[in-house]
Amino acid sequence: MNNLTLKQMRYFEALARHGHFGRAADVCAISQPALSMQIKDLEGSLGTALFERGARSVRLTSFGMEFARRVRDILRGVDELADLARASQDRLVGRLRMGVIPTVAPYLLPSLIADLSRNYPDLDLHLRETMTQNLLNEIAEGRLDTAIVALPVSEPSLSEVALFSETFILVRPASDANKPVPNRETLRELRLLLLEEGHCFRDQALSFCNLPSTQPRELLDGSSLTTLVQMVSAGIGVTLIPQMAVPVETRSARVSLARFAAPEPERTIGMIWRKTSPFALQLGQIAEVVRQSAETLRAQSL
Amino acid sequence: MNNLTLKQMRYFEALARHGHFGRAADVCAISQPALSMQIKDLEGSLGTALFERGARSVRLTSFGMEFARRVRDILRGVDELADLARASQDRLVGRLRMGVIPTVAPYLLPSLIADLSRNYPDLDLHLRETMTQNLLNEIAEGRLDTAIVALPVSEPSLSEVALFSETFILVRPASDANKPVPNRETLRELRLLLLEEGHCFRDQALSFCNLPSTQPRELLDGSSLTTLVQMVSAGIGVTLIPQMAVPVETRSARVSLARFAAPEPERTIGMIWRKTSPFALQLGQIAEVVRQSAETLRAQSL
DNA sequence: TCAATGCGATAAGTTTTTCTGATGAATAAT
DNA sequence: ATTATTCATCAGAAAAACTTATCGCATTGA
Repeated sequence: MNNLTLKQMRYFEALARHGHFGRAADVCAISQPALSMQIKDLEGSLGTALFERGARSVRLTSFGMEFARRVRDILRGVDELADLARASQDRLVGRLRMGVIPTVAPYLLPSLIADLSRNYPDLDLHLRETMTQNLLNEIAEGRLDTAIVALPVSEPSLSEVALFSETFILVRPASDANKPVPNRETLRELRLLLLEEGHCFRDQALSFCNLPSTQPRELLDGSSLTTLVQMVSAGIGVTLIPQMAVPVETRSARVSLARFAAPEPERTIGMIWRKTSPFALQLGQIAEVVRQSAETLRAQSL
Repeated sequence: MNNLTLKQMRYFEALARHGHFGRAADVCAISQPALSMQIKDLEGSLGTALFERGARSVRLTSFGMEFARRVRDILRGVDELADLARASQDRLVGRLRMGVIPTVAPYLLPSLIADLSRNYPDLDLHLRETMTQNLLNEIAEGRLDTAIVALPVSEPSLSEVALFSETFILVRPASDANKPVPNRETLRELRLLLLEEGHCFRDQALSFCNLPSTQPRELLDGSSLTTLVQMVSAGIGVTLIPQMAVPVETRSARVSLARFAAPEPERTIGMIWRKTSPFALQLGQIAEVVRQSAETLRAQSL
């Protein structure tokens, strides 16, 4: 009766995710009939249907949904077992899947990758750049081991350590160079260009000006800091960028930079991971490497 | 790389539990070489030893310990999957493993079993009578689905519902019938007979007298309420028994009964189960049956 | 000291499970 | 009507897992 197998669960999970036997079979690197049979066996030994086979669609039954939720938990636990074994080998080797938010990645990664491969030559580093919410989901699902995001995250299931803090720098058209630096109130009168919805840096900037992040804005949103700075240099408005982005983003743009009067706006960048991660110890070491990498970067840019 | 199987985990768990290949193989209903091979494969694919094979002993390595902890979680999750499938069949059928504390079981079970089989004819009811602490462990390990114990239990991972409350009745030798009923202070002067260590009813009685449960007592302990009542009828001392036990225990014993003055001592009996149990819904219904069963029992004994 | 015993590993052969490739049946798109 | 797409089925092949028999090693008891 109770011969569920992990193989069946993996196949099931793939099918649930893709809703397509052929596609799922490819992902599992088996033939489509093999997957069909395993799913059938699985449903047979459960005594219930997991999928509703429409003519051109495969959808989970309501029971299948709950089943999928639990299966994912189990598979995550199993994958962590394998990781745990590797981690117990005292040295971190093998795959490390790290996510980084877009307003950090372009500036930190070049030197970070170099530093990590120097310190962990056997590390197979997988990187992914996306916004905080996606990173959190992927960490929870066990599809990432760790991520570099703006703190605080305040997820009780995650460990977080601070890496460094950086101030926000005001970017204005070159012609504004001699105008007085606005404060958080007068900044609101200017045409402030921001990243599009979902970027934490957008919310931080808005919160510095005491503006609600939900309020509809008629202002132009950019999809990257590079775009924003280009827009500023074209005289369209002003923007904020994090300190770390300054060297890269203002290298070729004709803009003027200014720091705010104290208290300057700033954000703290940190690293997070699942508390239950078997890498917990090693991730602490990794964090130290990241911290030094960022430190070196900052020293160079001064 | 990642072809751990549930079979290997089940075998591993059995071996970890028994520390003996032959014994574990028996439990798994396979031959000893089959188990040896699977364990070897498992260790091979993890790249680490799980067991330390001594000359006449098989012990977990420290890594094996952590591994075992996680494997048990996973296996519990998998077993719950199968349960979930059954539970989704809207009606509760199949095995239900229920534990009951010894100071409730003998009085409640006869009618409860009858009522349950009437309401759930397809239910395969497994019962186990032991003390609260054991019940809690076995529930946590997934070896029991539910238990009937004295509340509160206050385990955040468990759901608890109250079933009924019952007062404690004073049992004295027949010759004491006309003496005044003692209160919680004067009760301490008497020779109070109690159940042995570990019974929650013992602690409740002691707490009623404001006595610490750890304090060494020179009094005689009994292993069942029946024994205690027999001792009372022999004139050795006095004791307390829960209301529900009165009809059965005093049927053939020459003792006198008395209720305490208000506030009477009492306990609340309830049912508990893992919040994550796939039966959660059905267990609620079961609890209702138990409640009615106890209600009927009480009505009859008046 | 020397067999006897208990226990886990190994080996060879068999059974069971799982997979592939070919094909069928049903439905939707052209 | 025809073709394309997609999941199910079938037969044979490949892989995995199991069983029985046996080995080697260490401890035990005479």
